[in-house]
Amino acid sequence: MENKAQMIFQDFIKTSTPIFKDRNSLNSHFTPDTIPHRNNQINNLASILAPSLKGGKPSNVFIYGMTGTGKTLVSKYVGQELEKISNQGTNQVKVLYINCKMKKTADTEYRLIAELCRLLGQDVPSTGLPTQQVYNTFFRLLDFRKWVVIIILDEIDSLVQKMSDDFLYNFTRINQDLTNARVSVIGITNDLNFVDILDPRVKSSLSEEEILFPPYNALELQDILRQRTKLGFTEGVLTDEVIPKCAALAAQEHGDARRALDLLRVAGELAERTKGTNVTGGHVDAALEKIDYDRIIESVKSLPKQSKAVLYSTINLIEKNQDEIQTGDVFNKYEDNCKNMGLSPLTQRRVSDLISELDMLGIINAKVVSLGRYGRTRIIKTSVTNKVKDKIKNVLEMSLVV
DNA sequence: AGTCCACAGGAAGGGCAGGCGA
DNA sequence: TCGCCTGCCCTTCCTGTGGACT
Repeated sequence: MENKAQMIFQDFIKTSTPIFKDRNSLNSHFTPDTIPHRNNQINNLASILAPSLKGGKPSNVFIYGMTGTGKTLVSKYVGQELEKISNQGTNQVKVLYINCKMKKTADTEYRLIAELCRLLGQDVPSTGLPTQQVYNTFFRLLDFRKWVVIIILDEIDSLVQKMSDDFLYNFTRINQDLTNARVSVIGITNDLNFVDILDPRVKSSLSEEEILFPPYNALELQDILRQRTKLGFTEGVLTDEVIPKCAALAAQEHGDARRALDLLRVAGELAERTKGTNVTGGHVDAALEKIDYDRIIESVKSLPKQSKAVLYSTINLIEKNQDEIQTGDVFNKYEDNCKNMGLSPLTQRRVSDLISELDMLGIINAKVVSLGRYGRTRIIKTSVTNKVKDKIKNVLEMSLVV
C-alpha cells in the first residue's frame, strides 16, 4: 500500500506538462552566460583587473550598490572569466570569493583568514590556534609562488562592524609582507554610506577604484526575468501578466533582481503544487505573501530562547492594546514571564540589545525617541500582520512552554 | 538656562565551551 | 592532561542623548 508521501511523488512524476525546465537557473545564485544591463560595470571591472594577466597588481576596487543589483554576480562572473583566460596563458591568477556575513565562516578575523587558507587548499582548525599562526600559514600559502591573488570580500561592511577598520587597513596593505605573490582586494557592500564611516587611510587604500551598481528599473528587471524564464520554465507556461508583475513588485523595493527572481520561482512552485498548468498573476500574489511569511517564521524559529522570551513579552503587551510600548515595559513583562517559565532573566542592558536584534530582523519595529523629561527610550510596535503575529505567538508558545 | 529622566549604547572584562599542540 | 587560544554570551560600568519641565 502506498503512503501519502509516495502518492505525492508519483503524482509529481506523472504530471504531463512540467512547469519547470531547469529550476536552478531561477535561483539568484545561478550565473548565466550573459548578464543583462551590466555591460558598463563588467567592462569597468574587467579593465581594472586585466593587468593581473601580465603579472601586475590590479588596483583595489570598492563596489557598492543596493541589494540585488548584480554586484556579486558581476564580480564572480568577471573573476571566473579572468581565471579562464589566465589558465590558457602562463601567468596564474587566482580569485578567492568570501561572503563576510556567513556565520561561522568569515565573521571574525580568525575565521576569515582560516577560510582564505582553506580556499588556497590548506585546512585550518575553526578555533584553537593563535591568530598569528593562522596569518603565517596564509602568508606562506600566498607567497608559495609568483601569482596574482584577487580576494573578493562580499558584504565587507559587516566585517568592519565586527572588527575595527584597522584590520581592513592592514589587509589592503598585505603586499608589504609578500615577496612573490601580489594581492588585490575587491570590497563589496550594500551600504552606500559605508565609505564615509571608514578611516581615511583605509578609504584611500580600499577605494583605489570605485564602481557603482545602480538599481534596475522595472523594464530592466523584465529583461532579466525573460532571460531566466527561457532557461527555467517550460515554454508557454507563464501567462503574460507574470513577468511584468514580478518586475513591478521588485522595482518597488529598490530594483532588487534577487527579489524578482524569488517571486518568479516561488510563483512557479505554487503553480506546480496546485497542479496548475500555468503560472498566473494570482500565483505571484501568493508568492509575495509566502516569501515574507516564511522569512519571518523561520527567523523566529531560529531565535535563541532569551530572544524568544523578549519577543513573546512584546507580543503579550501588544495584545493588551498597548500602542506605545517602551523598552522598560517589555523588560518588566519579560521578567514576569521569566519567573513563570523558570528562565533566569538577563539584565536590561542585554534585553535592550535583543530588542535591537529583533528590530534588525524586521520582526518588530523599535524606534528610539526622546520623551523629554520622561527620558529616552524605544517605542516598539510589530511590523507584521495580525495573521503572522498569531503564528509567531504559536511558534513561541510551542518552544518556550515546556 | 539648567535640570531631569529613562534609557541607548560603547567599552571592558568574566566565564564557559570547544579546540589545538606539547 | 594541561596550558593556551578563540568565540560567544553576558554583566558591569560608564557616558551620552534630547526634549519636557522648572
